[in-house]
Amino acid sequence: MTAPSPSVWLRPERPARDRRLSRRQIVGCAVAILDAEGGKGLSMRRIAAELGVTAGSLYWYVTTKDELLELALDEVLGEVLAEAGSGPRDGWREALAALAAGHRAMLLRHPWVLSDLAGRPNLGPNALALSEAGLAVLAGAGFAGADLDAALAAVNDHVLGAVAAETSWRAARTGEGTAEWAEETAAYMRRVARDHPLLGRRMAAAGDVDVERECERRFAFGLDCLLDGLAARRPGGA
Amino acid sequence: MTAPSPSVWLRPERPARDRRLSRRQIVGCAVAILDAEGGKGLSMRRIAAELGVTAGSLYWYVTTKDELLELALDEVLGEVLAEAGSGPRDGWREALAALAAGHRAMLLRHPWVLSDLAGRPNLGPNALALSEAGLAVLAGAGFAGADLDAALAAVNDHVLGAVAAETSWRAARTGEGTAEWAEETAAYMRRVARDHPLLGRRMAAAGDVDVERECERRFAFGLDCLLDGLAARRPGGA
DNA sequence: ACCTGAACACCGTTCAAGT
DNA sequence: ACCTGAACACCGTTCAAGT
Repeated sequence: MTAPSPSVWLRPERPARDRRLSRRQIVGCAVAILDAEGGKGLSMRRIAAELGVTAGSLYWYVTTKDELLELALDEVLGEVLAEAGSGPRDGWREALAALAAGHRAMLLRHPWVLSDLAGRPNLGPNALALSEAGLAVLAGAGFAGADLDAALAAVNDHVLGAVAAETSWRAARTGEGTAEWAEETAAYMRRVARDHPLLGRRMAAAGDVDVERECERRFAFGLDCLLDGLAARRPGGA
Repeated sequence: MTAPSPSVWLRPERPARDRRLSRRQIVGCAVAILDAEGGKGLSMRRIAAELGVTAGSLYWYVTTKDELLELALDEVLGEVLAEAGSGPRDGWREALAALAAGHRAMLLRHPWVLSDLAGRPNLGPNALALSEAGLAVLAGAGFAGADLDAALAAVNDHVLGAVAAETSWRAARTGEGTAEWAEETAAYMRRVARDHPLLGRRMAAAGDVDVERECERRFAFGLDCLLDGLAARRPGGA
């Protein structure tokens, strides 16, 4: 009759006695597999095998695979504040930019987070701490009320969207090398250039570019635009 | 020896003779299932059953489930330009905002796109047409070269990120009603408020708010910030 | 309390064989 | 050319039974 709790975070880990496993261990293993092989490589059976155990036993520690993903997500979210260092910065712009950069770096290390996170509410302790840090910076800058939420959301949105685009681009680049690829693509690209002149020019230009540097440039460009807009709306003025 | 083509779009549909199915039909069915039940509800066997056919026969039209998702993604991307109307707008800001609003509306209708799209390069005709439209607006506003790319990317990033956050919030709201939920959550929320004062205040305030309206407010807030920043960087000046 | 082993109800994909 | 039917190698999850 009673439905299960909607989130892992509302239900503490069970008390221990003579366990061979732990949530920490299972989550760590899951993150390692996700990093190495992406979401498609992760299965309960695979994790169990890696830990020298049967698949069924994992369900003693975790009620569902989905719940395990929630835990994995919060695990890597913890890296952002850990490495950014919570030391105070010169100004709110710099502090916010540092937070955003750390967030981006984490997402690039763990690209599976992007699809994992989509549509999933996120109440883990590390997610909360990260939000609090962002709110603290923006509150210090003078934002309050609904604008405080919206300002933080805008920055987070940019980070998320930018990394999503970035990983797509990177994915497109790999496997570009093969001869047959070039041949099959050439005709398609000619049609694209004919029907979409602006896009054609931009794609031609994209061929020569260093993806790494260009992604960073775009990230900074969008973030600067956003921060300019925030600065203009800052209650404190100037 | 020869690897399969990296994308559906580089390989045209096979010539027909006496088919009972078509790509259009299959993709349409897939989109309907995804809209109704999300990514977890979609299986090749399910689509086949819906079309009165065996699972294996789908592979005559589509080489892989992943490829089918690529097709589904471009299908719904087509809705954006179709409904936004390509009629010219008063200014570049309004035109860009209209495009972004249409994009957001489509993503809200088909939330599965967010996880589908993550990390997947996207060369479908509708994706290309949508990019061209965005580039045309920004080129008309005076942007060129790498800044043109970065400006469009910034707007798209905001749309993507904002809708991702929005769907998470909506998901968290559903199932909030149950009595046990309230009870279990209360204790956790008290701890959150204690450890994260700013966040605690914002969460308390979020309880009273109309999610629909607040999401639109945040979307507009972030977009306006961005457009302000773009305006300041516009080569044409003023 | 914790784990095994086996089972249930699914998957995506392949491929002979039919028409 | 197009589709069926059956198979292969997987899934997540449950649950009696062991220790």
